[in-house]
Order: sequence, then structure tokens, then C-alpha cells
Amino acid sequence: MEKRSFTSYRNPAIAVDLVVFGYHSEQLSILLLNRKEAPFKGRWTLPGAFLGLEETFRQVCQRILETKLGIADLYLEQLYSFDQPNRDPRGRVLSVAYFALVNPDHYDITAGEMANDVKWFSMEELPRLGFDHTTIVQMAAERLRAKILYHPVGFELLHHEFTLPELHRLYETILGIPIDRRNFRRKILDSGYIVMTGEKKTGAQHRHPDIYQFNSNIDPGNFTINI
Amino acid sequence: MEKRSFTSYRNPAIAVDLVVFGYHSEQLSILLLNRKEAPFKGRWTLPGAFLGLEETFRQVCQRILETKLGIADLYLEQLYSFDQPNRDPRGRVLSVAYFALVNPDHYDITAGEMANDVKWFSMEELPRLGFDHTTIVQMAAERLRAKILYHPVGFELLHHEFTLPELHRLYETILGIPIDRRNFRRKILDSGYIVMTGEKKTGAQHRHPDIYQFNSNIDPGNFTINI
DNA sequence: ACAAAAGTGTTCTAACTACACCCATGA
DNA sequence: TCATGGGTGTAGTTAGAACACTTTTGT
Repeated sequence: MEKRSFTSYRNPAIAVDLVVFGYHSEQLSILLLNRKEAPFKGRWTLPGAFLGLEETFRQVCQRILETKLGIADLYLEQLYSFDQPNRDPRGRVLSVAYFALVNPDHYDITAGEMANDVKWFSMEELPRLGFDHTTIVQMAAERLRAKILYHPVGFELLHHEFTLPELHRLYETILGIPIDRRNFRRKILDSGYIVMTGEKKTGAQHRHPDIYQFNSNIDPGNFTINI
Repeated sequence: MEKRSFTSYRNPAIAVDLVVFGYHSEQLSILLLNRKEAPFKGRWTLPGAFLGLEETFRQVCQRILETKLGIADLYLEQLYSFDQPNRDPRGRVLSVAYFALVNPDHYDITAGEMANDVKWFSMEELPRLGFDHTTIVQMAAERLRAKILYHPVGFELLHHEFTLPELHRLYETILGIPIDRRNFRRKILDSGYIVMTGEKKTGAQHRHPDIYQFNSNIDPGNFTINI
């Protein structure tokens, strides 16, 4: 870090881009923004913003979530920093990507300034994205698949109360593989990370499943499950 | 990424900092650089350099390794990006940290321009570091501990040929826990990642251990070991 | 012959896999 | 009563943990 006068060089711009995961109708989805300006005008992209000189990455994430998407207080984790020199046609822009997990109770994308330009897309049918955002999304999906095995991700993606079959489908959806119902149930229950509420979810024309909650007395940092 | 004229703002500087891991005398070590300039003059820090407008992170890593340390062609992996606004007293500097693994066959730190100011420090007795580099090193060590379980890290840190007790001690050192010799041997051999050369390492005043190599016919991406 | 470290096998236990039947509900 | 999906248990197999003695070498 020597031999360079501190302010004498121009520096790349820094963007923070967000992969916001949600889970609806048994599908894993992400939030995309329809660009109104060049480059990639009319193309879907990850929501993002430039980093101000005094800002932290998380502050930019909050700014994007609040002003553009009308969401607050999510699970946020840094994913990776992208540095391809040509990734933005306007010039050198680095992207620090974060991913977020939204609980359906906590979002209301119609509240953001850009509500009309924001849409959930199922991971199964993503459009062609601008910039290198397809790469970013792929990496985020891989990270989520790894993460679900050692962090109780369901807590962030499901309602406060949920049924075991719902949690089971969430795991099958994210991992993309079938998982034996009975073994899954045993492993999750043995882990102690969820507890029955005693309620049952009514309405369906079949046996009413038990309703569970995540066990708040237990450290999420120690969670592990082997599928 | 809207609403901002592209060149009208000043941007933070970007540093790339390197945690270079080596393994010598049964100790995990990292390379540190003694700073000759403020800030933190006289303090040990991670080797680093500023990102030029046209450079990629890996190019900066190569530049640091070649010019400062006289090393080339290492295993390199992006660790994390650090954004604390006050992490550099000179002003806003982001740090994109990478970590590297050096095989003792491949390094010669006396060849770099700054050979006199570069030194290996055991992870057991690190000095107080400048900037937020202690945090970076801790995170790198955690990443390495995780990585050793699903990537044959020994391949990067040991000589081309090595004995099983050497590999065993490497795992114990990095993970910081004792590992049963016999179970370790069985698991590593069953994984197929190493093969006997038929040679034995002579010299010691006890039974001569067999010499192994990593199996180059096998995909390092599929390696896993449960300790 | 002795000290020092390397090589080797077995038993026990825990965890995972595979698998099929009964139960509760609303239509 | 029937269709749908939820709840439950067991037997077989595999993988990991714990553990001690024998072998080779140089002094």
C-alpha cells in the first residue's frame, strides 16, 4: 500500500447489488428491477446502488431495501465482490454483492418508490439479466444451498409459524432434490431448532398439519443438518 | 444504480490485501510486511496494494506476490471485502482481502524487492497488526479451517511428496484439535486423494515413513473428509 | 537394547437410509 | 366414502469413535 499519493488517482466506482430471496407458492424467487435508463434499459437487473464515500455496504443495502423496495430489517450477508473490468459499459464499476432473505411477513414491495418496476421472479424462470447479474445470482443460489445445511434458513424465509411439510418443501426447493419426508422430520426435530405450538393449520381438505415455530432459546449458529 | 452521473463523484480507494499462508516446522504461518511509511509506520501489516483503474483483483494479487514477495503462481481465493469507514486513517479505503496458500517448493521471499521487510510469523505468535488486519487474518484462518475439510489443502501447503504423519500434523495444526492417527489415515486413504510413491523418507532415527503424493487423476473439487 | 515414531485392525456405537401403513379432514 | 396429504416406526446398513500392540530405524 505504498508509493502512491493518497488522493491523486481516480478510483473505480463501487456498486452494491442485492440478491433478495423470497419463498412463495413453493418457489424460491428473487426480486428484480426493471431498468429505466441505459445501459440495459428495459432489462431486468438486481437492485443496486452506488456506495457513497462515507457509507458502509450494509447502509447501502438498507437504502436500497427501504427506498426502492419498501422492505426493512432482513437477514443480510456479503456474497462476493465482482471485478471484471468490462462488467459495466459506463466504465469501471466494482460490485459488492449481498444476498438477503425475506420473510413473507416482512415485505411489502408495493411500498417502495419503484414499486411498479419491481417484480418477484421464480428462480426457475429468470429472464436474461443485465450486467453480470446472472453470474451473481448463480453464486448466490449456490451459497444459499450450502447455507441451508448449517443455518436455519427457514426462519428467515417462512412465516413465524409454519408446518413441517412447508419446511420440508422449502428444503427440497432450495436444494433441488427430493428428501425423504420421515427422515427429514426426524432430523429437524432431533436438532431441537423447532418446537410445536400445539396449534394445527386448518382449512385443507385433509389431515391438519401441526404448526411449529423456531426455537428462540437455541443458538442458530450451532445448527447443522445432514440431508 | 440510477440517478447519479457516472463520473461526478469521488469514490473510495480500493486496496487488495493478502493473507499468504505457509506451513513450516509444523506451524501455520503468514507473511507480514513491516511498514516503512505512515500510517502504522514500523508496524507489521498484510502485504497489499491499491487497485488501479484497469486492474482486476487477481492482477493486484499477482503484482504484490511478484514484486514485493518474489512468489508466483499460488492458490488464490477471495476472502471478503472490508468497509469500515475508519479502517484507514488516510481516508476512505475499502479492502478486498484474498488469501493464498504457498507450497514451500514455490516460494523464495528473499527474491522480492522488499525481502528485508517481509517475514513469516507463526499464527501462534502474531504481532499487533496495523489497520484492521487482525480481523482479516482471523477470518482467513476460519475460512482455511472450513476449507481443509472439503478441499485437499495439503496439496497447496506441503511439498509435492510428503508423509502421512506430515499431512496428519498439518490437519491438527490448522484445525487446532488432536485427530486420531489411525482414523485419519484410513479416511484419507479411503478418499483416494493420495497415493504411495513406494519411496520411504530416510534419515530419522526411527521407522521410515512411506512417501505419498496427491493423486492427480482425481478431481480436487469432490474431496471431502469428516474429521 | 532402547528410545522414538510409524504402521496396522477390531469392536462398539451412532447416524443415516429405505421403506409402508394408518389417520384426519373436507368435499 | 373417498381422495388427499400428514403423521408415525423399524430394520438394516454404514460410517465414525475409541483403542493397543507390533515394526523399523539410529544411536
